[in-house]
Amino acid sequence: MKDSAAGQTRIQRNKIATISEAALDVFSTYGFRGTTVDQIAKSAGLSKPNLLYYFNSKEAIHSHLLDGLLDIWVAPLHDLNPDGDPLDEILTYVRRKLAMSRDMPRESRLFANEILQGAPYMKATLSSELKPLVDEKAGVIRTWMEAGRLKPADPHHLLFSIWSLTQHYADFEVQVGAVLGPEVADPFPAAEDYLVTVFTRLLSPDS
Amino acid sequence: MKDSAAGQTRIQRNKIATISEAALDVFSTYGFRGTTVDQIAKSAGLSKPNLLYYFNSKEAIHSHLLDGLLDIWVAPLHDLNPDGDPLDEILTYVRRKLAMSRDMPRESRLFANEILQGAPYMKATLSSELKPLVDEKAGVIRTWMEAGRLKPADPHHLLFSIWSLTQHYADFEVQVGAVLGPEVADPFPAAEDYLVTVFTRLLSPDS
DNA sequence: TGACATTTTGACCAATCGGTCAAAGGTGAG
DNA sequence: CTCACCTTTGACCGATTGGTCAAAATGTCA
Repeated sequence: MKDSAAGQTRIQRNKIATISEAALDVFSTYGFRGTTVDQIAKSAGLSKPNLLYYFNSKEAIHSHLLDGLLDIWVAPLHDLNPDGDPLDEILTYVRRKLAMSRDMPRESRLFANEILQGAPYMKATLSSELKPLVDEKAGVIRTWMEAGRLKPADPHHLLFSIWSLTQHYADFEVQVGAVLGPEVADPFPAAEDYLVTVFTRLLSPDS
Repeated sequence: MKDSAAGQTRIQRNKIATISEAALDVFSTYGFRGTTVDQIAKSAGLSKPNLLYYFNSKEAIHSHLLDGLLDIWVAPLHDLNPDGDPLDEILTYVRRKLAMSRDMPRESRLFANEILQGAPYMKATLSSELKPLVDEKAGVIRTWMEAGRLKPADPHHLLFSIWSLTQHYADFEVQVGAVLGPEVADPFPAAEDYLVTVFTRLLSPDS
C-alpha cells in the first residue's frame, strides 16, 4: 500500500512519480497485457524488485495510473456552465479537449487502450461516474436547444463527437502524421480551426 | 508459406479461415503483444502445433489479418465519385463507414490497436498507399468547395473527422454503451441521424 | 488394396513472465 | 558512534511464452 495517498517521505514521492512517468510511457504504447514489469523498471532506471517495492504488482501500477485519469479527463466537461453562452461553452469545451490531446497524448492513449480492450478496469466507473455527468450535461445542452439558443442535435451524440474528434489527434497520431506528411509539423492549429467550424455550423442558431 | 494465395486444398482454405476468424477475435481485443498463440488455437478449436502448421508464427497470423485490411477499410473512400453530387458523395461515404463500424467492429478495433501502438507494421503502408489516396480525394473535395458546391473546410481534417466519428462507435463501443445505458439497445440509428446532420450543416451550401 | 503426401498431436525447449526473499547498503535521529 | 528503519539488490521461483520435432493419424489417388 505504498502507493496510497498520505504520509510519504520525499524519496517515496519522487520514486513513485518516476515510476508513474515510465509506466505511462510503456502502458500507453503497448497496453496492459503487452507491457512487462521489466520494461517499466528499465525505463524508470530501477531494478525490478525495487520497482515492486513501491508498487506491489504490475496491476497496482496500472490501476494507479487509471485512478483519477477519468477525473482529469472529464474535468473540462464538468466545467460546462449552464449559465454561460451556449456556443461559447461548447467551443471552450472542444478547445480544452483538443489541448488535452496535444499536451497529454499518452494519457489519451492509455485511456483508449483501456476502452478498446473492453474497459476491464473502468467499466463500472463509466456507468457510475461518467454516465450521470454526461446525462446531466446532455440535459443542459438539450435545454439550450429547446430554448432556441442552439440548433437541435442529439446531445449525447454531440458529446461523443467532441470526444472522438479531439482524441483522434492523440490516439491516431501516427496516422494523422503519415497522411499529412512530414511537411506538416503540427496539425493542431488547423485541427482547432476545423473543429470550431464544425461545431459552429452545427450549432450556431444565427447563420 | 502455407498462408499465401494460390494452390490450396479445400481443407487448408477452411482451416486458414477458421484460424483467421479466431485470431481476429483475440487480436482485436488484446492487441498483438497481449495475445497468445494458445488463446487463438483454443478459440479456433485447434492444438497450438496444428495452428503453427498453417501459420509459421504468431506474427504471420497478425500480418495475414492486417494485409488487405487497409484496402477493405479505404474502399468506400476509393468510391468517392468526383462526378457525383458533392454532398451525396460525402454522406454516402459517412454512411458506409458507419455501417462498417456496425458490421465489422473487430476489424476496426484491430486497426485501432495497430495505430495506437504506433503502427509498427502498417506505418510504411500508410505513407505509400493511404496518403496518396487521401491527397487525391482531398483534392476532389477542395475542387467542389472552390466551385461553391460545398462550404469551405479543410479537406484533410474533414476526412479525419469522418474516420474518427464513425470508428468511434466500434472502437469505443463499451464507453458508448455505458454512457447511453442498457435501455439503448442499438446506438447506430441515432448515430447516423446525428452524423448526417453534422456533415449537412457543415458542408451544404444551401442553408 | 497399397503407397505416398498431408495433417495432427504430445512431448519438449529455451526464453521470458510476474513476483519473492534474504541479505546488503543507506539514512537519519539521539 | 549507534541503532533502528528505509531502500536496493542479485539470486531465484514456478508459470507461461512462442516455437520445434518426430511420430502418429488421416486423407488421397492409383
